[in-house]
Amino acid sequence: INTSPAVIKSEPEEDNGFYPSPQHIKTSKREYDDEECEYKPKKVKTEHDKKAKKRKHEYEEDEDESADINSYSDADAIVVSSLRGCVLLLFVVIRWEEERYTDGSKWRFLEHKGPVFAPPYEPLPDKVKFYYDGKPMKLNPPAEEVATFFAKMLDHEYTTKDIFRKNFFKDWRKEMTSEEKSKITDLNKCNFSEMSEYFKAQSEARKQMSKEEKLKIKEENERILQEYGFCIMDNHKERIGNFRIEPPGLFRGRGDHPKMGMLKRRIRPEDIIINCSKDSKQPKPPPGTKWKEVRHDNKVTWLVSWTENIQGSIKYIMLNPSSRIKGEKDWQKYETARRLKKCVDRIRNQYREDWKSKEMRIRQRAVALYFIDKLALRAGNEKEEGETADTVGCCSLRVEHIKLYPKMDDQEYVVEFDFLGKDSIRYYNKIPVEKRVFKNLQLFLENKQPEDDLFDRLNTSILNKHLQELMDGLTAKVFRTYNASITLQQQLKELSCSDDSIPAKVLSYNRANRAVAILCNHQRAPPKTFEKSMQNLQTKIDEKQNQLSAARKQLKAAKADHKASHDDKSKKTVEVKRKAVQRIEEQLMKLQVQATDREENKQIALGTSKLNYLDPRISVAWCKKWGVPIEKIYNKTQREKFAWAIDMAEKDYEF
DNA sequence: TTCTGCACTTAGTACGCACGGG
DNA sequence: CCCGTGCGTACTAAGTGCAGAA
Repeated sequence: INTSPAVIKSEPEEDNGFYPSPQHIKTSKREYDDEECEYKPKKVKTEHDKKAKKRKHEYEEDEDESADINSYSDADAIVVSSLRGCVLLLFVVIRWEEERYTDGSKWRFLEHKGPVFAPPYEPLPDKVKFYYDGKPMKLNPPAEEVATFFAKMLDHEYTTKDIFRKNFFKDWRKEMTSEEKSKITDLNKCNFSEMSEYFKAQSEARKQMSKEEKLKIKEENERILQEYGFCIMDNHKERIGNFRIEPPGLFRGRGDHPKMGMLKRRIRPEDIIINCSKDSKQPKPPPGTKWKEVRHDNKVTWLVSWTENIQGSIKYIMLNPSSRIKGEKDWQKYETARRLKKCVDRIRNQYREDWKSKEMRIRQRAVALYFIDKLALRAGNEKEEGETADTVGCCSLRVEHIKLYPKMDDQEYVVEFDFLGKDSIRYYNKIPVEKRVFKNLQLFLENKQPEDDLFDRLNTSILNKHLQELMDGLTAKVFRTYNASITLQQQLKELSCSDDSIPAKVLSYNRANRAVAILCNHQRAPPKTFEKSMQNLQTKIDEKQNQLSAARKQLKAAKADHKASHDDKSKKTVEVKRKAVQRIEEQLMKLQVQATDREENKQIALGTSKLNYLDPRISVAWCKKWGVPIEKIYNKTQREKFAWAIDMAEKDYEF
């Protein structure tokens, strides 16, 4: 039901003026600068184009002569063990893929060993008892297993929550025999504490294991990794992301989830769909079992899938981020964001114009897009009520999520946002908006209840359809990628200083990274030990400071001594003391930098933006430009994921 | 057109282990 | 060498977006 009128009858605004926000003035200026610095990527492109052309040519010849699909594979049968070393090949392959797989297929050959299943349930020893209403009771294994899931979570807050308990109890009862069912009717009369103690003792014992035992387990894990953790996809041996099937347990949703506590059932081979190529060696199901299905669908990238019982959604086993297929997609994502950079001014002018439209749907679309652009909000798909926690994104914002303040302190037209976003993370922000946006928001709010949609004539599908018309491949999430990456680049430019030491440069990088994380609202729970470790660090700093003043005193004394005696020995002492002071100063500075960095990071998670939003070529170029080793910015896993960028980007790369 | 299913990206958290300082 | 702790990694939930069915 649309609460808003479709057409806006009278223009309530007196001004037709154009008020670009400071942010946008800055952006357009920056864009202009950026356009001029494009020569390097172009050069890179030409290089690739040449090879690609050559490759294409060769391929066409193959096709013409024999149409033998194997001829390509033979010519390029190079198993890439290190992606990094073979980037030129990678490019060729990528260019080739683009031209080759116009039909949307993702691979030609795929072979793997299937998933690793969760270990079977081991019943509790008889001495570990469950009590109902004070009396010991032996449960049959299925009911006992589900009981252990609850027992293992006893220390967690959510086992006290009503919904969790209700959902758990309902699902638990399904596993009971009719006898157990009739006896166990009240969760409050259940005593799991002996079971809980048993598991605590078990995990304690695991910690206390000898070195040899631990090594043995490690080796076994490594063996499983080697056997099941890799697959062959089109001549590459690739690492699989998640080759273990999720074990059964109690569902833990995030936030206020209506399904928390439900039983996540055990996945059996009969639930599993295998995807691989026809000509590959198919994975074998465990003895005495069958797969649900084996299919050969090369239009998708997953190797294994099953349907999960909580939401009824499909889960997949896919490749690691270091794989060709993921890296290529990632690269593509940033290229789309870079194309947005080229036309973002036009799009911004467009939505500003649309704020004045006669049609309500267009105004709503334009204001929503403004939020997505300016505040990096997510699109906000509709969700099924009662199936998930009540969270929203831009298009699904409700009246209750914003407050309008015509005046606040010394600012005008302030909008206050307060809502739960993805993962039930709170988004809270107060921002001044342009008058026209403000007036539009007032209009959208007219005659609505708090629980009504703010944008009642808009959804993500309408918005994305519009975006698609503005630029090929443009969707709402591209704005997040674009704004994140451009912010990093601009912040790095602003913060970096050639005189800085490497740690200071890394701090600048982290600060730039942090600006993005704040923009994208990437939060984390403050580490449990945060206060304490902060105190420890402060103590260290204090100690260092004392050390420094002591060292300075000694230096002064040595200088005085030297002035008096003018001998070689005293001169040496002065030098030694000077060096000592210098060393301590450096150490102190390092500590202080560390403290600042950590304090500023208390509730901000940098990882998500680094991994998903920041064009890695910006970081690589920055490292090259300022002589910072890439290892200071990316750990090993990240370097593997971004191998394509590490080899591609030169120091003057511009996003 | 709207709805639903599917595939894939993005997200925070728990946990274990390597590493650095005392 | 031991201990605490902070980082890396595994895990899996929760988003986005598109295509095809209804």
